[in-house]
Amino acid sequence: MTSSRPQRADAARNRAALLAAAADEFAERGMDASVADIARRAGVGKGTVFRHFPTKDDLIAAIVLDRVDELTAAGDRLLGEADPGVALLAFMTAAAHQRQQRDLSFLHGAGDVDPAVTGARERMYRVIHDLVDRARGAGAVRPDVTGADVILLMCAPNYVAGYVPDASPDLWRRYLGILFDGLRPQGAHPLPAPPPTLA
Amino acid sequence: MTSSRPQRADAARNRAALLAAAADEFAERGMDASVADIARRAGVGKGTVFRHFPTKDDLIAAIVLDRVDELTAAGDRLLGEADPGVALLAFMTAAAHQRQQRDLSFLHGAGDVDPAVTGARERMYRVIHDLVDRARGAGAVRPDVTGADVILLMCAPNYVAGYVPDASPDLWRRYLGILFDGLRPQGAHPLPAPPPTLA
DNA sequence: CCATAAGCGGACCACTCGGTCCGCTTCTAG
DNA sequence: CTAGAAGCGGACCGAGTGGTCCGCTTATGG
Repeated sequence: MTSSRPQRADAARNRAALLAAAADEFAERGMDASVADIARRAGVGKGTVFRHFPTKDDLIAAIVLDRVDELTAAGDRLLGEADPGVALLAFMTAAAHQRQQRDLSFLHGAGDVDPAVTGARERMYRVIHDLVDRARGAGAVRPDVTGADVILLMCAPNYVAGYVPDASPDLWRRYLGILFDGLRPQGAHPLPAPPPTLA
Repeated sequence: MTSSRPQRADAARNRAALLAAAADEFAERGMDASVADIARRAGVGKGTVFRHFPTKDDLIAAIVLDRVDELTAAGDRLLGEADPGVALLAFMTAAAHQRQQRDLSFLHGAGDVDPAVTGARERMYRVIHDLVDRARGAGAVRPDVTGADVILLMCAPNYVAGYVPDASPDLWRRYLGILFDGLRPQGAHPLPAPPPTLA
Protein backbone atom coordinates (compact mmCIF):
# COMPACT_ATOMS: atom_id res chain seq x y z
CA MET A 1 0.00 0.00 0.00
CA THR A 2 2.86 2.28 0.68
CA SER A 3 4.42 1.66 -2.72
CA SER A 4 3.02 0.55 -6.03
CA ARG A 5 6.52 -0.40 -7.08
CA PRO A 6 8.40 -2.39 -4.45
CA GLN A 7 11.84 -0.76 -4.13
CA ARG A 8 14.88 -0.78 -6.28
CA ALA A 9 17.41 -3.47 -5.45
CA ASP A 10 20.33 -1.06 -5.00
CA ALA A 11 18.25 1.11 -2.72
CA ALA A 12 17.50 -1.82 -0.45
CA ARG A 13 21.18 -2.74 -0.40
CA ASN A 14 22.12 0.80 0.50
CA ARG A 15 19.57 0.93 3.25
CA ALA A 16 20.96 -2.20 4.82
CA ALA A 17 24.54 -1.00 4.48
CA LEU A 18 23.53 2.27 6.07
CA LEU A 19 21.93 0.59 9.06
CA ALA A 20 24.98 -1.58 9.62
CA ALA A 21 27.41 1.28 9.19
CA ALA A 22 25.40 3.50 11.49
CA ALA A 23 25.26 0.86 14.21
CA ASP A 24 29.03 0.41 14.06
CA GLU A 25 29.72 4.10 13.95
CA PHE A 26 27.41 4.87 16.85
CA ALA A 27 28.90 2.05 18.89
CA GLU A 28 32.39 3.41 18.36
CA ARG A 29 31.80 7.14 18.55
CA GLY A 30 28.69 7.37 20.67
CA MET A 31 25.77 9.61 19.92
CA ASP A 32 28.07 12.22 18.37
CA ALA A 33 28.80 10.09 15.35
CA SER A 34 28.16 12.37 12.39
CA VAL A 35 25.89 11.58 9.51
CA ALA A 36 28.73 12.35 7.13
CA ASP A 37 30.94 9.70 8.72
CA ILE A 38 28.16 7.16 8.63
CA ALA A 39 27.61 7.85 4.94
CA ARG A 40 31.31 7.50 4.21
CA ARG A 41 31.49 4.24 6.13
CA ALA A 42 28.54 2.87 4.20
CA GLY A 43 30.15 4.00 0.95
CA VAL A 44 27.33 6.34 -0.05
CA GLY A 45 26.76 10.06 -0.22
CA LYS A 46 25.31 12.09 2.59
CA GLY A 47 22.18 12.79 0.59
CA THR A 48 21.46 9.08 0.43
CA VAL A 49 21.29 8.89 4.19
CA PHE A 50 18.59 11.50 4.34
CA ARG A 51 16.73 9.90 1.47
CA HIS A 52 16.34 6.72 3.49
CA PHE A 53 15.97 8.34 6.91
CA PRO A 54 14.54 11.85 6.86
CA THR A 55 16.26 12.67 10.11
CA LYS A 56 19.19 11.44 12.11
CA ASP A 57 16.71 10.50 14.81
CA ASP A 58 14.80 8.35 12.36
CA LEU A 59 17.98 6.46 11.61
CA ILE A 60 18.59 5.92 15.30
CA ALA A 61 15.01 4.83 15.81
CA ALA A 62 15.38 2.19 13.09
CA ILE A 63 18.44 0.76 14.80
CA VAL A 64 16.86 0.81 18.22
CA LEU A 65 13.75 -0.91 16.91
CA ASP A 66 15.78 -3.87 15.68
CA ARG A 67 17.55 -4.30 18.97
CA VAL A 68 14.48 -3.99 21.14
CA ASP A 69 12.62 -6.54 19.05
CA GLU A 70 15.59 -8.85 19.30
CA LEU A 71 15.46 -8.72 23.08
CA THR A 72 11.72 -9.20 23.15
CA ALA A 73 12.11 -12.34 21.07
CA ALA A 74 14.79 -13.66 23.42
CA GLY A 75 12.54 -12.98 26.40
CA ASP A 76 9.61 -14.72 24.75
CA ARG A 77 11.73 -17.76 24.16
CA LEU A 78 12.88 -17.79 27.79
CA LEU A 79 9.31 -17.70 29.08
CA GLY A 80 9.27 -21.34 28.00
CA GLU A 81 12.28 -22.20 30.16
CA ALA A 82 11.52 -24.53 33.04
CA ASP A 83 13.37 -22.72 35.85
CA PRO A 84 12.05 -19.15 36.16
CA GLY A 85 15.14 -17.96 38.02
CA VAL A 86 17.45 -19.32 35.36
CA ALA A 87 15.24 -17.78 32.70
CA LEU A 88 15.45 -14.31 34.23
CA LEU A 89 19.20 -14.50 34.66
CA ALA A 90 19.53 -15.73 31.08
CA PHE A 91 17.48 -12.81 29.84
CA MET A 92 19.58 -10.28 31.70
CA THR A 93 22.67 -12.00 30.37
CA ALA A 94 21.35 -11.78 26.83
CA ALA A 95 20.58 -8.09 27.22
CA ALA A 96 24.00 -7.32 28.62
CA HIS A 97 25.67 -9.42 25.98
CA GLN A 98 23.89 -7.54 23.21
CA ARG A 99 24.98 -4.28 24.70
CA GLN A 100 28.53 -5.48 25.17
CA GLN A 101 28.88 -6.17 21.47
CA ARG A 102 27.67 -2.71 20.52
CA ASP A 103 26.94 -0.17 23.17
CA LEU A 104 23.99 1.76 21.82
CA SER A 105 22.81 3.00 25.18
CA PHE A 106 21.34 6.15 23.78
CA LEU A 107 18.07 4.44 23.01
CA HIS A 108 16.74 7.05 25.38
CA GLY A 109 15.07 10.19 24.15
CA ALA A 110 15.95 9.15 20.64
CA GLY A 111 13.08 7.14 19.23
CA ASP A 112 10.79 8.08 22.07
CA VAL A 113 8.46 9.92 19.74
CA ASP A 114 8.35 7.24 17.08
CA PRO A 115 5.27 5.10 17.79
CA ALA A 116 6.97 2.03 16.32
CA VAL A 117 9.72 2.33 18.90
CA THR A 118 7.47 3.06 21.84
CA GLY A 119 5.29 0.13 20.88
CA ALA A 120 8.25 -2.19 20.65
CA ARG A 121 9.52 -0.99 23.97
CA GLU A 122 6.15 -1.62 25.59
CA ARG A 123 6.15 -5.15 24.26
CA MET A 124 9.60 -5.69 25.70
CA TYR A 125 8.49 -4.29 29.05
CA ARG A 126 5.60 -6.74 29.13
CA VAL A 127 7.88 -9.70 28.54
CA ILE A 128 10.26 -8.54 31.26
CA HIS A 129 7.41 -8.12 33.69
CA ASP A 130 6.29 -11.65 32.93
CA LEU A 131 9.78 -13.03 33.45
CA VAL A 132 10.10 -11.25 36.77
CA ASP A 133 6.66 -12.24 37.98
CA ARG A 134 7.43 -15.86 37.25
CA ALA A 135 10.78 -15.65 39.01
CA ARG A 136 9.27 -13.95 42.02
CA GLY A 137 6.50 -16.52 42.19
CA ALA A 138 9.09 -19.29 42.19
CA GLY A 139 11.03 -17.62 44.99
CA ALA A 140 14.03 -17.05 42.76
CA VAL A 141 14.06 -13.32 43.40
CA ARG A 142 13.14 -11.32 46.48
CA PRO A 143 9.45 -10.47 46.92
CA ASP A 144 9.94 -6.70 46.81
CA VAL A 145 11.53 -6.55 43.38
CA THR A 146 9.44 -5.60 40.35
CA GLY A 147 9.67 -5.76 36.60
CA ALA A 148 10.46 -2.07 36.49
CA ASP A 149 13.42 -2.68 38.76
CA VAL A 150 14.83 -5.26 36.40
CA ILE A 151 14.23 -3.06 33.37
CA LEU A 152 16.32 -0.37 34.99
CA LEU A 153 18.95 -2.58 36.53
CA MET A 154 19.70 -4.69 33.51
CA CYS A 155 21.51 -1.73 31.98
CA ALA A 156 23.88 -1.38 34.91
CA PRO A 157 26.50 -4.11 34.40
CA ASN A 158 27.69 -2.79 31.05
CA TYR A 159 27.62 0.76 32.26
CA VAL A 160 29.77 -0.10 35.22
CA ALA A 161 32.20 -2.23 33.24
CA GLY A 162 32.44 0.48 30.62
CA TYR A 163 34.41 2.67 32.97
CA VAL A 164 37.40 0.35 32.77
CA PRO A 165 39.46 1.36 29.73
CA ASP A 166 40.97 -1.98 28.75
CA ALA A 167 38.58 -4.26 30.53
CA SER A 168 38.16 -7.92 29.84
CA PRO A 169 35.16 -8.30 27.54
CA ASP A 170 33.60 -10.46 30.25
CA LEU A 171 33.85 -7.97 33.06
CA TRP A 172 30.14 -7.18 32.87
CA ARG A 173 29.45 -10.77 33.91
CA ARG A 174 31.09 -10.03 37.24
CA TYR A 175 28.76 -7.16 37.93
CA LEU A 176 25.73 -8.96 36.68
CA GLY A 177 26.65 -11.65 39.18
CA ILE A 178 26.83 -9.19 42.05
CA LEU A 179 23.64 -7.51 40.94
CA PHE A 180 21.74 -10.74 40.63
CA ASP A 181 22.88 -11.80 44.07
CA GLY A 182 21.30 -8.57 45.26
CA LEU A 183 18.06 -9.62 43.65
CA ARG A 184 17.95 -12.99 45.39
CA PRO A 185 15.80 -13.45 48.47
CA GLN A 186 18.65 -14.77 50.68
CA GLY A 187 19.85 -12.11 53.07
CA ALA A 188 17.76 -9.38 51.49
CA HIS A 189 17.38 -6.23 53.57
CA PRO A 190 14.27 -4.03 53.31
CA LEU A 191 14.54 -1.39 50.59
CA PRO A 192 14.35 2.28 51.58
CA ALA A 193 12.31 3.50 48.58
CA PRO A 194 9.33 2.17 46.62
CA PRO A 195 9.72 0.87 43.08
CA PRO A 196 9.07 3.28 40.21
CA THR A 197 6.28 2.96 37.68
CA LEU A 198 7.43 3.01 34.07
CA ALA A 199 5.30 4.34 31.24
CA MET B 1 54.77 32.60 44.23
CA THR B 2 52.49 32.42 41.29
CA SER B 3 51.53 36.05 41.58
CA SER B 4 53.26 39.13 42.93
CA ARG B 5 49.88 40.79 43.21
CA PRO B 6 47.21 38.53 44.70
CA GLN B 7 44.18 38.87 42.41
CA ARG B 8 41.60 41.51 41.99
CA ALA B 9 38.50 41.10 44.13
CA ASP B 10 36.05 41.19 41.24
CA ALA B 11 38.07 38.61 39.36
CA ALA B 12 37.87 36.20 42.27
CA ARG B 13 34.14 36.80 42.51
CA ASN B 14 33.71 36.12 38.82
CA ARG B 15 35.73 32.95 39.02
CA ALA B 16 33.52 31.63 41.80
CA ALA B 17 30.33 32.62 39.99
CA LEU B 18 31.63 30.92 36.88
CA LEU B 19 32.34 27.67 38.68
CA ALA B 20 28.89 27.64 40.24
CA ALA B 21 27.12 28.55 37.02
CA ALA B 22 29.08 25.94 35.09
CA ALA B 23 28.24 23.21 37.60
CA ASP B 24 24.54 24.05 37.35
CA GLU B 25 24.59 24.32 33.61
CA PHE B 26 26.45 21.05 33.16
CA ALA B 27 24.11 19.28 35.57
CA GLU B 28 21.09 20.47 33.60
CA ARG B 29 22.31 20.22 30.05
CA GLY B 30 25.00 17.55 30.28
CA MET B 31 28.37 17.79 28.67
CA ASP B 32 26.93 19.75 25.75
CA ALA B 33 26.33 22.85 27.84
CA SER B 34 27.87 25.65 25.83
CA VAL B 35 30.44 28.08 27.15
CA ALA B 36 28.26 30.96 25.99
CA ASP B 37 25.35 29.75 28.12
CA ILE B 38 27.59 29.31 31.13
CA ALA B 39 28.90 32.84 30.73
CA ARG B 40 25.40 34.23 30.43
CA ARG B 41 24.28 32.32 33.51
CA ALA B 42 27.22 33.68 35.48
CA GLY B 43 26.46 37.18 34.23
CA VAL B 44 29.79 37.68 32.49
CA GLY B 45 31.06 37.81 28.95
CA LYS B 46 32.32 34.80 27.10
CA GLY B 47 35.84 36.19 27.05
CA THR B 48 35.89 36.16 30.84
CA VAL B 49 35.35 32.43 30.88
CA PHE B 50 38.40 31.81 28.78
CA ARG B 51 40.44 34.29 30.80
CA HIS B 52 39.87 32.17 33.90
CA PHE B 53 39.89 28.76 32.23
CA PRO B 54 41.94 28.60 29.04
CA THR B 55 39.83 25.73 27.79
CA LYS B 56 36.43 24.27 28.38
CA ASP B 57 38.17 21.14 29.62
CA ASP B 58 40.06 23.17 32.19
CA LEU B 59 36.77 24.49 33.52
CA ILE B 60 35.41 20.96 33.76
CA ALA B 61 38.58 19.79 35.47
CA ALA B 62 38.23 22.50 38.10
CA ILE B 63 34.70 21.39 38.90
CA VAL B 64 35.62 17.72 38.99
CA LEU B 65 38.53 18.42 41.29
CA ASP B 66 36.25 19.98 43.87
CA ARG B 67 33.86 17.10 43.83
CA VAL B 68 36.48 14.38 44.02
CA ASP B 69 38.19 16.08 46.94
CA GLU B 70 34.85 16.38 48.67
CA LEU B 71 34.30 12.64 48.42
CA THR B 72 37.82 11.89 49.57
CA ALA B 73 37.24 13.99 52.67
CA ALA B 74 33.98 12.18 53.39
CA GLY B 75 35.73 8.83 53.04
CA ASP B 76 38.53 9.89 55.32
CA ARG B 77 36.05 10.88 57.95
CA LEU B 78 34.25 7.54 57.63
CA LEU B 79 37.48 5.59 58.16
CA GLY B 80 37.05 6.62 61.79
CA GLU B 81 33.59 5.08 62.00
CA ALA B 82 33.35 2.10 64.33
CA ASP B 83 31.37 -0.30 62.12
CA PRO B 84 33.26 -0.86 58.83
CA GLY B 85 30.16 -2.10 57.03
CA VAL B 86 28.17 0.93 58.04
CA ALA B 87 31.08 3.14 57.01
CA LEU B 88 31.24 1.69 53.51
CA LEU B 89 27.51 1.97 53.00
CA ALA B 90 27.62 5.52 54.27
CA PHE B 91 30.36 6.38 51.82
CA MET B 92 28.48 4.95 48.89
CA THR B 93 25.41 6.81 50.06
CA ALA B 94 27.37 10.06 50.22
CA ALA B 95 28.73 9.53 46.72
CA ALA B 96 25.32 8.79 45.31
CA HIS B 97 23.81 11.70 47.15
CA GLN B 98 26.36 14.09 45.72
CA ARG B 99 25.65 12.83 42.26
CA GLN B 100 21.93 13.02 42.79
CA GLN B 101 22.13 16.72 43.53
CA ARG B 102 24.13 17.43 40.40
CA ASP B 103 24.81 14.69 37.92
CA LEU B 104 28.26 15.49 36.61
CA SER B 105 29.01 11.98 35.49
CA PHE B 106 31.28 13.11 32.69
CA LEU B 107 34.24 13.26 35.02
CA HIS B 108 35.59 10.67 32.64
CA GLY B 109 38.01 11.57 29.90
CA ALA B 110 37.60 15.21 30.86
CA GLY B 111 40.25 16.04 33.41
CA ASP B 112 42.12 12.82 32.81
CA VAL B 113 45.13 14.69 31.49
CA ASP B 114 45.23 17.28 34.26
CA PRO B 115 47.68 16.00 36.88
CA ALA B 116 45.74 17.75 39.65
CA VAL B 117 42.67 15.72 38.76
CA THR B 118 44.43 12.40 38.33
CA GLY B 119 46.19 12.95 41.65
CA ALA B 120 42.93 13.72 43.40
CA ARG B 121 41.33 10.68 41.86
CA GLU B 122 44.16 8.47 43.03
CA ARG B 123 43.75 9.76 46.58
CA MET B 124 40.04 8.98 46.43
CA TYR B 125 40.77 5.50 45.12
CA ARG B 126 43.10 4.88 48.05
CA VAL B 127 40.45 5.87 50.56
CA ILE B 128 37.89 3.63 48.91
CA HIS B 129 40.25 0.72 48.92
CA ASP B 130 40.83 1.25 52.62
CA LEU B 131 37.11 1.39 53.33
CA VAL B 132 36.50 -1.81 51.40
CA ASP B 133 39.43 -3.64 52.96
CA ARG B 134 38.15 -2.77 56.40
CA ALA B 135 34.62 -3.88 55.53
CA ARG B 136 35.85 -7.13 54.02
CA GLY B 137 38.00 -7.80 57.06
CA ALA B 138 34.99 -7.34 59.29
CA GLY B 139 32.93 -9.72 57.22
CA ALA B 140 30.54 -6.96 56.17
CA VAL B 141 31.09 -7.57 52.47
CA ARG B 142 31.81 -10.77 50.57
CA PRO B 143 35.43 -11.88 50.38
CA ASP B 144 35.69 -11.71 46.60
CA VAL B 145 34.80 -8.03 46.30
CA THR B 146 37.55 -5.45 45.84
CA GLY B 147 37.97 -1.69 46.09
CA ALA B 148 37.93 -1.45 42.31
CA ASP B 149 34.54 -3.13 42.30
CA VAL B 150 33.12 -0.55 44.66
CA ILE B 151 34.66 2.32 42.71
CA LEU B 152 32.86 1.12 39.63
CA LEU B 153 29.62 0.08 41.27
CA MET B 154 29.05 3.20 43.31
CA CYS B 155 28.14 5.04 40.13
CA ALA B 156 25.39 2.59 39.26
CA PRO B 157 22.43 3.57 41.47
CA ASN B 158 22.16 7.11 40.09
CA TYR B 159 22.67 5.90 36.57
CA VAL B 160 19.89 3.39 36.93
CA ALA B 161 17.51 5.79 38.63
CA GLY B 162 18.29 8.43 36.01
CA TYR B 163 16.33 6.48 33.43
CA VAL B 164 13.06 7.24 35.16
CA PRO B 165 11.82 10.60 33.89
CA ASP B 166 9.93 11.84 36.94
CA ALA B 167 11.48 9.65 39.55
CA SER B 168 11.32 10.24 43.26
CA PRO B 169 14.56 11.95 44.25
CA ASP B 170 15.19 8.99 46.57
CA LEU B 171 14.88 6.26 43.98
CA TRP B 172 18.64 5.78 43.86
CA ARG B 173 18.45 4.61 47.49
CA ARG B 174 16.40 1.64 46.37
CA TYR B 175 19.04 0.52 43.93
CA LEU B 176 21.87 1.20 46.29
CA GLY B 177 20.03 -1.09 48.69
CA ILE B 178 19.78 -3.88 46.14
CA LEU B 179 23.37 -3.38 45.09
CA PHE B 180 24.67 -3.44 48.64
CA ASP B 181 22.74 -6.60 49.36
CA GLY B 182 24.64 -8.06 46.42
CA LEU B 183 27.88 -7.07 48.09
CA ARG B 184 27.04 -8.81 51.36
CA PRO B 185 28.45 -12.24 52.12
CA GLN B 186 25.07 -13.87 52.82
CA GLY B 187 23.99 -16.01 49.90
CA ALA B 188 26.79 -14.85 47.63
CA HIS B 189 27.35 -16.95 44.53
CA PRO B 190 30.82 -17.27 42.96
CA LEU B 191 31.55 -14.55 40.41
CA PRO B 192 32.23 -15.55 36.83
CA ALA B 193 34.96 -12.98 36.10
CA PRO B 194 37.95 -11.62 38.01
CA PRO B 195 37.98 -8.06 39.35
CA PRO B 196 39.59 -5.36 37.20
CA THR B 197 42.68 -3.39 38.11
CA LEU B 198 42.23 0.36 37.96
CA ALA B 199 45.07 2.73 37.07
C1' DC C 1 43.27 61.10 43.67
C1' DC C 2 45.51 59.22 39.84
C1' DA C 3 48.25 56.23 36.93
C1' DT C 4 48.41 51.79 35.36
C1' DA C 5 47.97 47.18 35.00
C1' DA C 6 44.47 43.72 35.62
C1' DG C 7 40.16 42.53 34.11
C1' DC C 8 36.27 42.61 31.06
C1' DG C 9 32.96 41.85 27.10
C1' DG C 10 31.43 40.83 22.87
C1' DA C 11 32.51 41.05 17.90
C1' DC C 12 34.80 37.91 15.32
C1' DC C 13 36.92 33.51 13.30
C1' DA C 14 37.25 28.83 11.68
C1' DC C 15 35.02 24.75 11.88
C1' DT C 16 31.46 21.12 12.22
C1' DC C 17 26.98 19.71 12.28
C1' DG C 18 22.21 18.29 10.50
C1' DG C 19 19.58 19.00 6.70
C1' DT C 20 18.27 20.67 1.61
C1' DC C 21 18.52 20.71 -3.33
C1' DC C 22 19.09 19.53 -7.88
C1' DG C 23 21.61 17.84 -11.98
C1' DC C 24 23.33 13.37 -13.08
C1' DT C 25 23.30 8.17 -13.08
C1' DT C 26 21.29 3.65 -12.96
C1' DC C 27 17.86 0.25 -12.38
C1' DT C 28 13.88 -1.81 -14.43
C1' DA C 29 9.23 -2.42 -16.69
C1' DG C 30 7.49 -3.12 -21.06
C1' DC D 1 16.61 -1.50 -26.19
C1' DT D 2 14.68 2.38 -24.35
C1' DA D 3 12.06 5.76 -21.71
C1' DG D 4 11.25 7.47 -17.49
C1' DA D 5 11.08 7.07 -12.76
C1' DA D 6 13.74 5.97 -8.73
C1' DG D 7 17.92 6.73 -6.69
C1' DC D 8 22.23 9.03 -5.96
C1' DG D 9 25.97 12.32 -4.39
C1' DG D 10 28.02 16.25 -3.07
C1' DA D 11 27.84 21.35 -3.21
C1' DC D 12 25.51 24.24 -0.36
C1' DC D 13 23.10 26.52 3.74
C1' DG D 14 22.22 28.32 8.39
C1' DA D 15 22.85 27.51 13.10
C1' DG D 16 25.77 26.79 16.79
C1' DT D 17 30.36 25.61 18.70
C1' DG D 18 35.02 26.48 21.16
C1' DG D 19 38.36 29.79 21.14
C1' DT D 20 40.84 34.61 19.94
C1' DC D 21 41.50 39.51 20.12
C1' DC D 22 41.54 44.08 21.36
C1' DG D 23 39.60 48.53 22.79
C1' DC D 24 37.27 49.91 26.95
C1' DT D 25 36.40 49.80 32.10
C1' DT D 26 37.59 49.41 36.82
C1' DA D 27 39.99 48.12 40.96
C1' DT D 28 43.90 49.32 43.61
C1' DG D 29 48.76 50.63 45.43
C1' DG D 30 51.17 54.70 46.26
